Amino acid sequence: MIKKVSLKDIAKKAGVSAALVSYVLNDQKTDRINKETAAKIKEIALKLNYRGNFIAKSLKTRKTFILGLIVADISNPFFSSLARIIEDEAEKNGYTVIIGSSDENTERSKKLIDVLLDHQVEGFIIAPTEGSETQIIQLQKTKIPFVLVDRIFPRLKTSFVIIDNHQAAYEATNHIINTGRRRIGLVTFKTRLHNLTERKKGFIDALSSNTIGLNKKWIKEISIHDPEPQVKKAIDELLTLPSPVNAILFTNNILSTTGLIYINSLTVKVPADISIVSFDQSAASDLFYAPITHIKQPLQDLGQIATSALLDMISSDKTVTITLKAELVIRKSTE
Amino acid sequence: MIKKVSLKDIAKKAGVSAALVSYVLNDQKTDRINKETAAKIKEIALKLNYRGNFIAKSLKTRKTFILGLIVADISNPFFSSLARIIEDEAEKNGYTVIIGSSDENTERSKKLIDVLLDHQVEGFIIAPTEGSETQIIQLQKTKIPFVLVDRIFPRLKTSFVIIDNHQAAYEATNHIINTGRRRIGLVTFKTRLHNLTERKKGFIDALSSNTIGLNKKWIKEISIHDPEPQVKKAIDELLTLPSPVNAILFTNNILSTTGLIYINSLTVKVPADISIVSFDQSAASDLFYAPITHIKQPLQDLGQIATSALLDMISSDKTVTITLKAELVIRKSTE
DNA sequence: CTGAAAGCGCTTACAG
DNA sequence: CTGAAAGCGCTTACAG
Repeated sequence: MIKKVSLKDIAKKAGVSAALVSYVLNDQKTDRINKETAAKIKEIALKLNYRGNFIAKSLKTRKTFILGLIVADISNPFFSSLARIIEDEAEKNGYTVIIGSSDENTERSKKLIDVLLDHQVEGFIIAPTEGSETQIIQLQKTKIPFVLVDRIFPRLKTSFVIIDNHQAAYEATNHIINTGRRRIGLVTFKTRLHNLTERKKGFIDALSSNTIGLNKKWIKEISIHDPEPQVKKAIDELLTLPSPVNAILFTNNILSTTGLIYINSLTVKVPADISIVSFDQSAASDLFYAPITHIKQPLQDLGQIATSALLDMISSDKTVTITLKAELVIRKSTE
Repeated sequence: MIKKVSLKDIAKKAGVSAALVSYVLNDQKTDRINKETAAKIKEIALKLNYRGNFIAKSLKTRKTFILGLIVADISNPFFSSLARIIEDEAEKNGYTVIIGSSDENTERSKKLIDVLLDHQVEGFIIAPTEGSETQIIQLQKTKIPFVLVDRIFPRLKTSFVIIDNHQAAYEATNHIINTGRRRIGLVTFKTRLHNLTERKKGFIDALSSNTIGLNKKWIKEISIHDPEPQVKKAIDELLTLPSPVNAILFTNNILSTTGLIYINSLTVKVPADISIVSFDQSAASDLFYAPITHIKQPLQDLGQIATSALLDMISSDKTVTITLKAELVIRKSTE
């Protein structure tokens, strides 16, 4: 690092103590400091282009003004948009965010938590990966505040901000059924992640509410790694059942994007032969020849509320649990 | 912050000095430290779940192991993918990345540089926004190493890693011409950003190499804010010229995604009526009924080289300027 | 083989 | 109104 100008340098130049400079530059005790001295100090600081050393300050005050954000995959637009919202909200409050992407990998997630802990973040916002439950339990022991977003571990008592995934999937499925389709495929990830298991449950419950017997072959669970070939296979299978499905619900944007690209190359027509609903909007869902009916998550709220909840937790001790509603946006693909 | 266990705590428990603990935990002077003492110290550290305080360490060593990354828009897949690559590469070298998104806003960019400077980052990777040239000049004065990516200021002598934008646009335009089209529209941003002006030049130079007189109405410059309506208008105009264009080159993924969604809603057919080439791949370019011929930037190389160049600059003083080649991926849209 | 001491750049009670 | 001093949690030359 480069030698920079310090409090002492300013103090020397102004002929006062470092303490005084510190008070002036932090606008403290303004009432009992000589106005002229203060003005002189500020002027010198400006001229010397003084920038305080956060590191030193942090060491003393135990405040780093850094938040840690761990998302499951930063190259997924859902998470990169969320990251941007969180960054903005944090910045408004004088905080900086260190973003890490766990890439749905438990070890990376652990590594990231450790690195962020090392950097003395004041709190975490985490979209946890599958299998990271014990890491979260460990994190609780450190007493450092954190809030989970998008995904939670239902057995753990933590702060969180999520959407009502069951309700969203239920409503989406209901909508499909109301348009007269009763053979509905579900393309989802094979995971125990709470958000996706809830979506699956919502789907199943909607079928049963409408007295539709569930055909197990309608449910396609894709492994999270290299999903593309599996999605294609799943769609092929759904469309070649003895009674082929006439609707498909995708449980997230990765699956729907992959799926739509494939369906686009087939001869089946949307919505004539098959109607489609997806969680999350995407370029693909907008671009598809029949714009896709989708579940729109309140991303802005998700990010803002998670951030302000975390900030609250940092200053006062509490637990915040918030469940938001998603909105079903009906378009051509389910006409 | 929570009171955590410190070197001193371990030292007390082990009946040695903090200095010794420091040596042991950093694996220094291993040859002249009693093996058993060392083992005992390590054991205690483990039992107490000791995590060193980076802040304190940084203050002393002047190494924070933090890199600052400023991208123009983190919600753009180009930049979020780049961010992820840079993060990975940094992590391999024990560095953490603080990512900031300037959102193409000069003031935000300035704010971000200041915040990251405050946090004592050891170096920067920056995709600068238009108008941030003076900020970069200021940054140079701090002597903190940085490398520009994707975009540069040609008048400034800085380290950078970019692609040969002129060449890429030239090749793409040439390819269009070689398929027999000679009325080509260019949809680009209205900006003095070097990467885009180079793409425009490459386009123009390719026309002239092929003895095609440039019609000024072929060039559509879109303002960076709220581009959607302007892109639609631009396409409408290109298609209703007295001699309508029969090809369009989009100079980035935002423009092409917006453009493709619109073209998809029109009656013109790709590539029969109009052929299309775009910079950058996207879900839209894959999903379009005629997959889009595009210029594929070497993102992985861009990110990795920028990171390792920066790391080199941190340890030794030098300037690195690298220009990579992009690849033209030919698909249906220009058949 | 090990420890005492100084110092990184700040903040903050305390004294005057 | 202002300064001396202690201390945050480390590292590292130096001494023994």
